[in-house]
Amino acid sequence: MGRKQSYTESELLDLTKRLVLEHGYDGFHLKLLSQHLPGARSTIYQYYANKEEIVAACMKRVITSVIEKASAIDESDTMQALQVLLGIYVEESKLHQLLGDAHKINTTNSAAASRDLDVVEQAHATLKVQLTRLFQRAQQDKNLREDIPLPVLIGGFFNLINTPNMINIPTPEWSKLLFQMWMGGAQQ
Amino acid sequence: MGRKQSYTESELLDLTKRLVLEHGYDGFHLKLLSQHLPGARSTIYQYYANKEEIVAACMKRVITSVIEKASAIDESDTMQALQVLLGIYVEESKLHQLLGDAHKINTTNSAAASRDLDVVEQAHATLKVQLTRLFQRAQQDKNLREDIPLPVLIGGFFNLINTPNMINIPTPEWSKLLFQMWMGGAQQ
DNA sequence: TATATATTCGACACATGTGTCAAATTAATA
DNA sequence: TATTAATTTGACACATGTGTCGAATATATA
Repeated sequence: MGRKQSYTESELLDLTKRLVLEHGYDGFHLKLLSQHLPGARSTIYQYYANKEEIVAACMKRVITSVIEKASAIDESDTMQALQVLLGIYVEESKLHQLLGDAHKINTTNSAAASRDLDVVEQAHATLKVQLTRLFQRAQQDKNLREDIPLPVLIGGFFNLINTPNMINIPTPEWSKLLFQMWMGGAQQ
Repeated sequence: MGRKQSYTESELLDLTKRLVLEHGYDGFHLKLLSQHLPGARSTIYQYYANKEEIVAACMKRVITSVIEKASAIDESDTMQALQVLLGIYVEESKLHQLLGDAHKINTTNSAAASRDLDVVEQAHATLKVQLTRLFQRAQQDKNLREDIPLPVLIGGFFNLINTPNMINIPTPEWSKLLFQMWMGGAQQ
């Protein structure tokens, strides 16, 4: 019994992601959120206590889905695994930008937000461990040039995800192109 | 005669740049700005009429300085010119992020902001022309691989500027490393 | 149809940011 | 030192966002 909810928590978090990416953490607020949802602003407080909790929950949700995909990768072929991993990152290319605002969230007034951000940090570390493991293997297998420091190669790899897809090809082929460029270089 | 100004327009714009990068365009406001300046918030209105004009003037100032450096490049050696250009972009690596907020500025209430943003757009186009010219030459000179579309190579080059300098080496050497990686690739 | 209850709604008190203006302050010069 | 003018200041009216709460609404079930 009782009344039907006019939107789900999932819809709320999806919308939050879009709006935080569009306006930045500081530019995001609950009135803005409510203007893109059916119903009154005060209804949002049925789902979360404040902006901090909403954004923290949103970040946790996004990074958790990436962790799930990344941990399912077959790592038996190192370079193949790196290419697949890049594909996952490119698919969620806004992840980095979104998480960049995590430090702005004031957690002093919300235990829930604090807990969610701990999960985010944990997940971030897990992804870093995987990336480091793959790169160390690639180096041991003599797959990487040695005249450029490993952190630079890793930074360059990771930064690929931000490359705007100007020629607008589907994500899988796009990530393959980026990987090729990163591996072989631009020079003929 | 009269009283001395307590800060210069330059100081105001430098601070604006820092704060817009830190908080995003939406998170930036005049009270925040005044809290990082000596004196009262209302003093700011002696310099500019509102937030829109301040940020537009700030963007114009930054991109103008980049244009000056970029137009002084000796383009006789194409690949050398590209490396120097990358150095300039890396030096002002926040430029891209800063200008990304340009479309958010509401120019309907300020002719001054509108004029400044026109200059920004013009400068942006000028930089793009130079980059395209250099890349077309590099391609004609058979300096670039042909199995990857030119826009992808350009996008990859331009995206290098966002690579975080984790090993914290001085900018000139850093940009050289990035250029090497972009040219030769990560693979041995 | 009547009842129980989950959900929504809108108004209220509060907090923060904006733009203006007359009065106060400061510094050069007569 | 007195005058003049550029600059600063703080208060005011207004605008926008926040979190809460009692009343109103909708829906499953008896």
